[in-house]
Amino acid sequence: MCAIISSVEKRTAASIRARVRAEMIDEIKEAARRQLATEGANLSLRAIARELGVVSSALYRYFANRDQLLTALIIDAYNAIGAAGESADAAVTERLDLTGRWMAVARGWRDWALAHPAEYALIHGSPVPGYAAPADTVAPANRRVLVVAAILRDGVQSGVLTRARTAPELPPIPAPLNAELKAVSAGLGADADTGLTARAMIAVIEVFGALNFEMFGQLNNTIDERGAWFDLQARAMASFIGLPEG
Amino acid sequence: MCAIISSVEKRTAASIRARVRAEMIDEIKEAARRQLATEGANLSLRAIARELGVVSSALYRYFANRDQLLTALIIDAYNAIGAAGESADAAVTERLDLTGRWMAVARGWRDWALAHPAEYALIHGSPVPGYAAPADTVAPANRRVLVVAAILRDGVQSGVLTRARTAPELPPIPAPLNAELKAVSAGLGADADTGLTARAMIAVIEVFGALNFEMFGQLNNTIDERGAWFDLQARAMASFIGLPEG
DNA sequence: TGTACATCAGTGAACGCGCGTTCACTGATGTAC
DNA sequence: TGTACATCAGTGAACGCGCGTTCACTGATGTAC
Repeated sequence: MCAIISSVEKRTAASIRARVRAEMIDEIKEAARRQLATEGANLSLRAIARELGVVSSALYRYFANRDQLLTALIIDAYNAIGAAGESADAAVTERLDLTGRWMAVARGWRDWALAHPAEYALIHGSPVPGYAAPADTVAPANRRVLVVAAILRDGVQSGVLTRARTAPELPPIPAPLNAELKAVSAGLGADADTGLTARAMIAVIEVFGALNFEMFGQLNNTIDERGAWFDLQARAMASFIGLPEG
Repeated sequence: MCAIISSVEKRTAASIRARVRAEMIDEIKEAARRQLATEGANLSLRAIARELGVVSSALYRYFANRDQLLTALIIDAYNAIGAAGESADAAVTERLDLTGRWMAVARGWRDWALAHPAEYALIHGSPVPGYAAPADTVAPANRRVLVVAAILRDGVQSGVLTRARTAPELPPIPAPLNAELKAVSAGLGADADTGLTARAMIAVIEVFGALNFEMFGQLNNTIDERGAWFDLQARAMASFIGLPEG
């Protein structure tokens, strides 16, 4: 905190070293991501080292072990798909066009998934055996959902999304579940009643279910019009949530 | 067809051999399933053989290679979850209680998934790298969806599920997608218009999305009331489809 | 019923390969005075 | 500016282990006559 930098030379030397180090970390992760695509989540450190033209033990300068590299990839993937949703949302100029924003987010997620299938599988597919996700993955994972919470909040606070408008009634919600939904809404800052929260969560789950079906091959020989099918689903979910049309 | 059996002795001898063989195949698959749970889809034939107290090359009497064993497990899993849905449906005596049947099917799937998490992951998780599912998996995979198609058919043909009743309007469906949905409905014998077909598919996708979230750990630290949450989702989807209340 | 032959399950050795991780080390680069 | 020391990246050998698949084989069981 104090004595951050004592001279320009020191700062330059130190930061060069840091930059080179960061670049090496990126190269390792990129090689690992390339491997994910062909080999799945069973990363081989030796193969990564080989690809980088380096001896396998050299990687231990950058990651304590295989699991730590895997964790880094998972965090990156959550952040990347989260950022894809966020920037798609941000590109919608009419901020009160809630359906438009929701559609943008959903398509942003899908575009990212199509562009990065292996990383998508890493975070939405089967858990890696013997790997327990550490706590650092929680915040990045939440980014996917925070964008949706922001849409709800903007809708509620502007009055565009009124209780009356949120037409489709849900079945009665038992008290303990209701309390949990309330906590979710509060935690995300959605400012939504539990019915709206539940409907939005269902919509998000449907959209990721749709992506799983598409990415994991369950649509093969059934639906080829994948973009149209995805749009139809996302749009149906917008009205299921109760978002007003744009 | 002709000369099936020429004497009682022959039949007994041959069928004993066949039965012993079938039992061995079952034991191999069971050991493999146990391994799935701890190691994921990266089956080790040597470990399976070890567990059975047999030399690893002995397994090649029963499966041509590792992929063929994996295929057998996948087919079994599809059949098992399909059967779980079918028998849950069959247990509902009031056949025109469409919502009751839908809920039974959804819960039947979930119960099976909770009891067989590794097999669930095998069919709904990330594709196994380097493994291409052969055509024999298609029919078993369809069993999951055929039950739902039967519910729709029973509803439409009995008049319980009328077009007017299927309230929630979907966004307009582009023609090419509409044609594909028609083909899906026809292929499954659902006897449903494309709107109903699309809503039912969306509901199924939501339910499997919900199962993926639950099975793959995305509900951790968020929702503990998992049974209630699943029921709420499935019930919401029943009314999304337009099924009349029981 | 008895004999000759065919089928089949399982063995054990081998081929050729992979892996994560540790450890003592070299040599370059950066830091402090 | 120059020297002594510390930091750090990367090496190369080793440990101890794993794997799928092939192949020639033994021996038991079943079949045909």
